[in-house]
Amino acid sequence: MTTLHERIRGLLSNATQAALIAGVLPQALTPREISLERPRQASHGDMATNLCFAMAKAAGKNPRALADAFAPIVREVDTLGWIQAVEVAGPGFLNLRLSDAAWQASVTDVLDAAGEFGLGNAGAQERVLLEFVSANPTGPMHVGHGRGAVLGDTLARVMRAAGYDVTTEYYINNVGNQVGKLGESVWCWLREPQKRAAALAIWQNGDPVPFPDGFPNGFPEDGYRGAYIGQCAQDLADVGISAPDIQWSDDAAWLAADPASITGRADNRTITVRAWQRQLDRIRDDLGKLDIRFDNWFSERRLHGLDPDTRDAVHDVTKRLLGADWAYEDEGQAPDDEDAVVAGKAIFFRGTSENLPKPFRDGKDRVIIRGDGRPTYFAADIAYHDHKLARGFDHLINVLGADHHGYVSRLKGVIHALGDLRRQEGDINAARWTGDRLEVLLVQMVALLRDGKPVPMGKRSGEFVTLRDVIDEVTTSEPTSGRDAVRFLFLMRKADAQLDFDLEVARRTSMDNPVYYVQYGHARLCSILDRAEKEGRLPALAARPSALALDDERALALAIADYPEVIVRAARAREPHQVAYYLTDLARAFNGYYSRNKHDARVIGEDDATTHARLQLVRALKQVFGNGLRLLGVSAPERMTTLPETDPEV
RNA sequence: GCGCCUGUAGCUCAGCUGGAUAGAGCAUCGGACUUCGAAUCCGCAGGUCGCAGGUUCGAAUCCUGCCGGGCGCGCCA
Repeated sequence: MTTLHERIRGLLSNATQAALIAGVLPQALTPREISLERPRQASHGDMATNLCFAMAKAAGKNPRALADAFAPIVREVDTLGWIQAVEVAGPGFLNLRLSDAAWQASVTDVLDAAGEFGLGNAGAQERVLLEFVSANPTGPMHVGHGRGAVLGDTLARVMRAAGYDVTTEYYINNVGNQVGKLGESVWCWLREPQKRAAALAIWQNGDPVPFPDGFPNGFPEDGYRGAYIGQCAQDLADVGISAPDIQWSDDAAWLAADPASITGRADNRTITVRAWQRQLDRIRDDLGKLDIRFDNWFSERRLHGLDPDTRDAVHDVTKRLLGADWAYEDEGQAPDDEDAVVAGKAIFFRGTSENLPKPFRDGKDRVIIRGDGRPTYFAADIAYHDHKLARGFDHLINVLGADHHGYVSRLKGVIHALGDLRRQEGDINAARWTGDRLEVLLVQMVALLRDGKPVPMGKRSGEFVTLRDVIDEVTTSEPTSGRDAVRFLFLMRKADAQLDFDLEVARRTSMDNPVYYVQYGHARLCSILDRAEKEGRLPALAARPSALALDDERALALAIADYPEVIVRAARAREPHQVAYYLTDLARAFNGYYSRNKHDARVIGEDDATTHARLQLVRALKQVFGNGLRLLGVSAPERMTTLPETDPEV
């Protein structure tokens, strides 16, 4: 695939070589090094480059003088006649006006490449591990998880399109206190079938069950109280699992249980495993509704040696850190809880070490192994990220909720320390363990609104709005509409800005709902093509659109040529929202073109040459919308069904 | 207190990583359907880019200091 931008960059690169020989420039530039912009103002041409600014210092001339000398050379090397005019403007810009043949070629570029239009290799197949969601399997996904999920999944798609070798991964947090609490909560409900039945009946009506009266005896104060826990217990009971043990033992989450065994006597451990597995299944379902699938599901249990054929990497790496003096044993500060017995000395990671580069330094040394010997979440994360790099990835990206940002420098520090550790151990690959291999994208919160008013989301009350609820609520007559709206609207903000998600707007079928607007554009293009086909007016797929002449058409042809550039930019910046914005802009441009010309210059008209050229443009636009929407995981309908208008006055 | 994010039109936000006269959508107002989708389009109006310095040909963008908003700083995850 060759793109318009590549051709122009190539041309300018040739010109810099010619200029070098002519003594005008001190050096030549490769196409990659040439920045090419699309000026907003039409008077500034179709494309502009500021390369004379960049070269001015080395040339010892001012940019304007350089541009004056360079412009004629550009004209000279343009033997194929792509450029109609080269103009020196402002303090040294080079404004290019493209010839008709040049901008028209972008239409054929799209039709030639079809579904592959926009794919490139800017990422040079760099191996990237992209970890996202990784929500604890202790409950349903909420809206915030959904945003991270959509961002991560779309980023993977965009980066792949830009030529990165991306592997997506979900880290299953299936070890530790939270999972233990889940197991214990489910275990309690399993033990009291009558109370469970009663509670489920109340929950069915949407009412909360009072705590502790409506709950089983001995239900932990800090247990999970949502209705889904009771339902989870019921589901386990339905497949014949009971809770025979009289006592709950807190070690249930820490000890091995074979997740594969389906039958047999259920003890605390297998109940815990079953419980998180079931929650994980629901998470998988929710993600499926958004068309999100992972390459890997990485179990934390394997890092502790709890899964079959795994060893305890957590304690292993801890030992090595101790040996290299990156960790130390200490009393540290006792837990706040006065009843707690400090069993022994805890092990701390030297996150504050002077040997760490400042950006990777923590404010405090953190515990990795508790006084009682149990590892913290942080310890597992150390082993996990060591494992990630050991698998050979060049680059790691983690998508995290913004409330985890305190974690970032700590984790980078760990990777740096692991690099140092490996150097000490004589590992020839040690150089790959550096803090800057890890990149963390922080996703800000989602505020749910309904018609402009905030939807209350009290996590404490146990009645927070789940992702599933939101998808269901914004689903209209089209089965994919919920997914489409959620995905697109989550991408309408960059990750580090808070996002307002209005349930009412998401259902709306007008311009203030961007997903509808873009899909409408696509459907409209389809209907034009349908019409043309019925009338037998469709040109050959390879037909040259040489009869395109309107300014609107030039603008549209140039706009579709931007698509591959947008993908590269979005991938490099890790900002999928740029693609969403591009598509809404393109939809606006097309709808404007259509409406402005519906009387005087309709697509399907008298003249065959013009009709054919416009149909080629329509085809190309449809292709770009299709490719772009697929990249975002949003459907591109051929027609839009009408949503019955709900009458507010009734 | 320390650290991260953020501050752009009345509202919600873009702004191509330093480029030319800062742009969209809502909302207000005024226009446009006999045709391939009016679920659309066109126009008017709206700005000290939080404030003050600095860096340079050039700053909404980079550096410093204030001010306002959000979030983190656990032997939780």
